[in-house]
Amino acid sequence: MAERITKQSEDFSRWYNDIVIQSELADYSPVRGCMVIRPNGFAIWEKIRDTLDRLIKESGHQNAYFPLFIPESFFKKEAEHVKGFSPECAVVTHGGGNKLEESLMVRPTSETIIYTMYSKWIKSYRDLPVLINQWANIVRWEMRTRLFLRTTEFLWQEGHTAHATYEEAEEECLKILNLYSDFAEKYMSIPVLKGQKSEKEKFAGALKTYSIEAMMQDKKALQCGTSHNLGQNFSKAFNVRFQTKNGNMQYVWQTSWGVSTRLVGALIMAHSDDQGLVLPPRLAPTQVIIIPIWGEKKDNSEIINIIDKIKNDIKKDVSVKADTSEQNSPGWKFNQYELLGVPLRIEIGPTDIKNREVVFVRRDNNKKEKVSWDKIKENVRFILEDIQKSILKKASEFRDSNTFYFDDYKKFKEIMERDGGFVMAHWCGEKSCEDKIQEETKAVICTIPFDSKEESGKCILCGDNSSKRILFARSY
RNA sequence: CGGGGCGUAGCGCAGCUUGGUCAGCGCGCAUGCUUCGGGAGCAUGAGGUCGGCGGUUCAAAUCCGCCCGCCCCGACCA
Repeated sequence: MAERITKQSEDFSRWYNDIVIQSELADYSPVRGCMVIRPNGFAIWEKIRDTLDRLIKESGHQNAYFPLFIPESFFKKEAEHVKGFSPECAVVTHGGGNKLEESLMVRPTSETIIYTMYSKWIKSYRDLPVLINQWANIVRWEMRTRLFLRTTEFLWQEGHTAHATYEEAEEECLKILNLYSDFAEKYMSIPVLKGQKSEKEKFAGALKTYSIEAMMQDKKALQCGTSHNLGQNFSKAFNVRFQTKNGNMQYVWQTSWGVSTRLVGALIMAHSDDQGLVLPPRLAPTQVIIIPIWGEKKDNSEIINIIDKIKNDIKKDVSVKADTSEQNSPGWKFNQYELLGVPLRIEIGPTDIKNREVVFVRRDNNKKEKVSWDKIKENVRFILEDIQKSILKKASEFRDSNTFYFDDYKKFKEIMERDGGFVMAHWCGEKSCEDKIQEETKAVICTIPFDSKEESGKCILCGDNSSKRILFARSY
């Protein structure tokens, strides 16, 4: 617990791992590639999950639950899908001591099992739209894993909808993308770029994949959520049909979309520093920590009474805890709660009691401020909101100052090798250029951003015509 | 699956070259007292089949062989 965190500037990866381990968000498990999410980490995930769950329900969706196991044959029904996912599936071949007639895949995503059910449930245009979400664990046998960012098993939310028309499906898809992006900015304080994936990067089996992309403090991109317009690819493969008003049989138009425990990793890499976690107040399990400084008196009851009063006064508005344990020094506690990312610390000691005030210390900028007892409540609320906004602002400024508009491939290569960052450049749309750029710079097309202006330009590699700039970056 | 590194107390490590007071250190943990405005001090104490199996030897953490596991870099991959 008292170990030092590797400096972010020294080694970003190690810094990240140190934060996760030392703040007890997660631990390596005995199973390769799988992690244990510890109470501190799970509490953050619960805040993310509960908030998103509310937003998803408010936008008209219902939760349901489908099985963990999926018959192997289901996967083979959609050609692109099976090609994309087979290599990373865990397969159950035995059960109850016997070899199974048909192997079961542990779900790497649930399109195939859910749409098998949809084909049973959907008969008429009156059954549409179907708007279902599930919270689940899934397994992808990744070669290389990293805590929260890519683990063999992870937790996520996957929405699966079916609609009568292409337009409705497209609208749903974008609605969810906006929901994700609002969540990222308003709750996670992370600015994101919305856009569409290139053919190469899109989801296996989708017509189009949209995503939100964020910049981490090492200037690499992290995909924070995806929303797929599946078209009729799956409905044709799984025979999900409905009868229209005028009696025709038609395949439904579908979408699927998800975010995962990776968001916890995003939160860490976007805001945290060499002292530990920096959490946006809206997602911090504990928003305020009160720390007493005992002083010379033997009797601590006065100070404890005052702390209780403060706690009771603000606990309706914020989640507050006091650390009145006597075994650790104030200094130790300061460091401990900074490590855990508690946004606001309130210190109270003998001097403060004399003056009828307390000391506020912000986690995001370490600024100290004296606050009189009668002003605590309003100031807490104000400061937490201010922290929420300031870290978004800080992350936005960081991203903007590391986003470059290049027309010269040499500069592109240079920046990737030297500092990294987001490069907005023209691209002809050809996969061959995309591949070559990736090979030479390790940068991929993260997204073709919606808000990229129409402008005529030349592909940064081959010089062919292009109508807008797109986002290249090294990516997780 | 290729290249490199590592397995000794809960964690981090020293010891191995040259076999024999080498079962050790730091942190953490437990108990007690004194402390407390930025990671407290002292005292006492608990804790290890030295990754596993086999071999060499009077004697193996140390030398040899095989096996197992983990980490990093690549290949792979949302």
